[in-house]
Amino acid sequence: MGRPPCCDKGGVKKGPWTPEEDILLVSYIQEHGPGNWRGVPTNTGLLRCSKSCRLRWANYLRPGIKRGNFTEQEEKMIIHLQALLGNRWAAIAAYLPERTDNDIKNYWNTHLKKKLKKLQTSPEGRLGDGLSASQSMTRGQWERRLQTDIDMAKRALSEALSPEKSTCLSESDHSNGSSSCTKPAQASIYASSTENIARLLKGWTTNSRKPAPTNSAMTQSSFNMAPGTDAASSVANRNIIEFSKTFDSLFGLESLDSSNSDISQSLSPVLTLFHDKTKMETGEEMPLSMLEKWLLDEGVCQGKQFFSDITLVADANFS
DNA sequence: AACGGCCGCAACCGCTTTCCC
DNA sequence: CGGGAAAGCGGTTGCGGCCGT
Repeated sequence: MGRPPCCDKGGVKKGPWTPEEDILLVSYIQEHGPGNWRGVPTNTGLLRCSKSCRLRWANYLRPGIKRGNFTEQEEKMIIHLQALLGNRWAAIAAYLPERTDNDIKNYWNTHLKKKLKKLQTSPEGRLGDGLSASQSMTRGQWERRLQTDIDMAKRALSEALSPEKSTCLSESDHSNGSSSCTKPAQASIYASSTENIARLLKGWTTNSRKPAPTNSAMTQSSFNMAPGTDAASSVANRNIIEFSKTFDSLFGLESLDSSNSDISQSLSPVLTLFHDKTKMETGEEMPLSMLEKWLLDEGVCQGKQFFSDITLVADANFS
């Protein structure tokens, strides 16, 4: 069974994209916005299947994509998120808005896997992060620390999400679609990237009619533009930062933050979690709701399920 | 300089999920 | 509600560039 591949039709070009094809695709999306991929080949005259067009856009042409070397912080985030989520590259990419899932997947397969293996085998190895550090303690110690951290994280999250302190993060805002929360300017939706081939078209980012629907929707810097606009959001952001510190401590990310005075630089995965909460307000999916679920859900609030999950993945990764 | 092996990345393939009629 | 089509996603492949011999 199964339907035939969309690219089975004759006359469909495969292989690397040419700059001309890129321009055609970008021009079309500039005018119509991403989506309706089925119509892209016919409307542009591109001899590519719709899938190929979507991938080319998502992985290469989409504005806001950061290319080139991964930073140490990004590396650590990927390692932690991979331990948490497994090979759910799209979910991981949601926490690194400037990176594509394909990029992260490639980087994991080509660099991080080897790096981790190397660190495991070397005597002084073991990453200086929470998971490996926790491996050096007994399981009982690790369990107690985790339980404490989970409690702290839950408290901080509750505060961060409490409606009287933060209307921005309130779930109740989803329905009306018009949050009172200050959102980043539309123009900042696309992170700038001089290397992006989308620059083939000048002024593209400002003329763009529709925001990209995927994980480029918000950047860390654009998220950070919001605080200070009113007292409530300011309190909320403090709570978020406090929670993120607890969360980062939980997953051993403190080393990433302590050395950096710039808050925007110290955004942790959990802050991106709040990006995603904001995303929900705009009707977009919230990846990793599981994190909130285990923090908020009484059924798992003892942390047992999560503990079992994380120890499993930690065992898998470090044994 | 030529060759072969290795590496990294872009793109493809096929399965799953979501959407729409 | 069910089925078909589109979109999303993760695994895999193929090709080009780099490096060592």
